[in-house]
Amino acid sequence: MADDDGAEIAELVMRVARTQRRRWGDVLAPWALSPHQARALRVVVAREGARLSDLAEALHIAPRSATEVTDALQERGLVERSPDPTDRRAVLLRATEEGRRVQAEVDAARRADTRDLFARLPAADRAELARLLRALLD
Amino acid sequence: MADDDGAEIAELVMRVARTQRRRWGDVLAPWALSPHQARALRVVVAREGARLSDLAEALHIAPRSATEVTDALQERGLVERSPDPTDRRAVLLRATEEGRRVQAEVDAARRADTRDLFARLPAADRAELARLLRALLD
DNA sequence: CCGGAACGTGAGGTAGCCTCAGCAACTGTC
DNA sequence: GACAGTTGCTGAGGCTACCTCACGTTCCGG
Repeated sequence: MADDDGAEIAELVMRVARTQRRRWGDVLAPWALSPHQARALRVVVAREGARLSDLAEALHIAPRSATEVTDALQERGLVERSPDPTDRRAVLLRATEEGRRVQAEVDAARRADTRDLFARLPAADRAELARLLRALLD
Repeated sequence: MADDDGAEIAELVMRVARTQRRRWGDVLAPWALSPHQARALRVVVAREGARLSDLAEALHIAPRSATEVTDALQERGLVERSPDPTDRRAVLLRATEEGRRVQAEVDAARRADTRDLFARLPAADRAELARLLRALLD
């Protein structure tokens, strides 16, 4: 390990992340949602009545891009736009009944998948891994 | 931590990966290369005389997409196309002098950056982290 | 020597981003 | 209370990194 200047760990982290991303995409397939859309739906369900600009901020995307995800979710009948009664420029987002249902299902599926992935590690190792990763992030 | 079913680790991994990706992009900025182009350049330098289809395979992209990265790198004067003397359908890729120089510089910069990032962890912790991540990947 | 496979690329498409311009509505100032 | 400046959303249009499909060229096995 004398030659280890972090390059190997860097690659391992990327590999694990890639694995997670792939699995996450697979998990979402039954609902025909992209990871992007799932994230947006999650935000809308969590913050019922959020503005479109709130969504943009939560997802770290430009307001214009929030319009796009919202269009997609609305087209699928998962969220609805409604006028903000306190500001007629603004648009409030609410999840539909279906949207809430889908979000709950997706969430459960993701949770189960994540549990499966990390079940390969004994609890002590999981705790240690979490500690090390946290240390890396300050 | 009784509620930890892996969700927290999953997020930490993604956060670290995101950090790495961001830093990698920043490192590349001085050369105005995208991560994608840098990866392609790396392959071409490593396998002098690779075919375009080899590049596609190495990057896990469609052959058509390899044409595109190659176009970009060629336009920047970093790689050259030459006809394969043994197969007139094929195109061989060679890095230019400049391409090799840029690749070496980028590689050094990335190495230094990775070292910096992981220097926050003592060597023992780095080894442990590597072990845990490897275990996760089988 | 000929039919099928392989190579690279033009044409055209998608997702997820962006900026910029514009309209409508709000707000602070005088 | 008018009005300049700001804010909220979205149309138009653009980019990157992918893709598939079709095509012309070339290669190769029988």
